[in-house]
Amino acid sequence: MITNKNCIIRLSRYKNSLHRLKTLGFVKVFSDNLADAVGVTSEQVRKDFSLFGITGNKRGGYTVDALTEKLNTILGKDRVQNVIVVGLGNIGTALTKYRGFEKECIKITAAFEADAAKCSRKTAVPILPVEEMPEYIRKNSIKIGIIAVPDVAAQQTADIMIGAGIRGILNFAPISLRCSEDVVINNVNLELELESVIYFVNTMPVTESTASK
Amino acid sequence: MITNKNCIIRLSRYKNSLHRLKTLGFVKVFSDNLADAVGVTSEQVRKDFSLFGITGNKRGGYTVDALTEKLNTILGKDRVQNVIVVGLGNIGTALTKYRGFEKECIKITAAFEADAAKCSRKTAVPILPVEEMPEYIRKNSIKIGIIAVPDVAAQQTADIMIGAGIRGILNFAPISLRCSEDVVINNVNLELELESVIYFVNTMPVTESTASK
DNA sequence: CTTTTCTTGTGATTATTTTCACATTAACAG
DNA sequence: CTGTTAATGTGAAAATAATCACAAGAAAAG
Repeated sequence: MITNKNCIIRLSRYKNSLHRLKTLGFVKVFSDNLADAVGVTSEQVRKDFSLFGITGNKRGGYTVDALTEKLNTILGKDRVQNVIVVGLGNIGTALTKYRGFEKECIKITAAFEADAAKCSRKTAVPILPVEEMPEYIRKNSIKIGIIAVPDVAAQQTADIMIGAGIRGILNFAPISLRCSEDVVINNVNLELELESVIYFVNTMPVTESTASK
Repeated sequence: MITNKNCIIRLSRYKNSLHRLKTLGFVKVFSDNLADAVGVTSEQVRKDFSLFGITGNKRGGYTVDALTEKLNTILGKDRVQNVIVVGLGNIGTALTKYRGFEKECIKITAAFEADAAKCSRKTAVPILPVEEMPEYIRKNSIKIGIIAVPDVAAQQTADIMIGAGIRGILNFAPISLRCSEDVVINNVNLELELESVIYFVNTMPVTESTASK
């Protein structure tokens, strides 16, 4: 089984690049094209494909449509993936309104919030009281959830989600969640991402091309 | 020079955990404590520290305050880091309002937007016309920028930023930016993060503990 | 003061990921 | 039909990262 997260992320990038190449009129692509678009080497592209049994034609490369379909199948984009969001602070709200998920077959079907004043069943994505979450997850067989609650509430939220049947979590709270091995947790920590940029900027030598003029 | 991004991210996590441990009353910590808090092994913690010349006491562990200070220095948190945001869609707006950066010594000093109707100098973080960005970057010696513009505008935005003196970019646009080696780019792609969760959830075997009851 | 205990720090080892190198083969040219 | 070219696909090698194993030394106990 493939356990390399980077590899999966690269597959997603290939798929996105393919979409762009198609709009540019490409019918066939070479591993070189995808490598350039994603910023890796062409060997890496082919190795990744080989891991998933994706093959092309010697000298002919890959057919854009066929490749797109294969990647979509691998990434589960051949059917809509229903996802819930918990916590409607700045980030939770932005995610709920975000249009970028639609075209990726990701549908946010409901948001949950502890503050009753923010709840409403009339918004495009219904905002429900957090107490209703377990029932909602069970009734709708939701498997994926996004945690955007304050850090003190994150572990408890995760426990409730997992107890109700959630199998994968995208966690925006800046703590590491504890759970059993069979639940996938992917942490997105915006402070950390920025801190890492800051570190490298402060550390990197100033070269000729970046020296202020 | 350390080039391992994961290692830097772990340092940030140690620092965050330390903060929590301190509020719990810890004065000294062992590598075990930090390892538990962050979800890595204690050897990893010590290896990471050793890379940065951080030492503790045999049998005595590390002093919380001294360790915090060392980590803060390494991560550039001993002074405020000024950052700008470009693009005020859902994500850019959320970031501009987000309170989580303050306590990390990260200050968003201005936001830039192409739509003049959204601009205002009276908001907590001024929202300025994007044309003013290069001058602002130069005048204020801004080194770090966040890109939250639509993907078609992202490369151009990056070029302008870098031309004006930006050295590190946190990029939320779902494309890979091209730039010279001496600019740090960190991509955050929410669709990709979710897709990776979806992949692993769809792929992982259902074990006893996750089987629906 | 001596022994025991506990934790650090790191060289050696193992595992993982990426890159290299090239055999293979489809397409095309002559 | 034959030779040349340009791509794939993949074992082997190299690079990178994580884990193991243990010597060393400080603290505590006796």
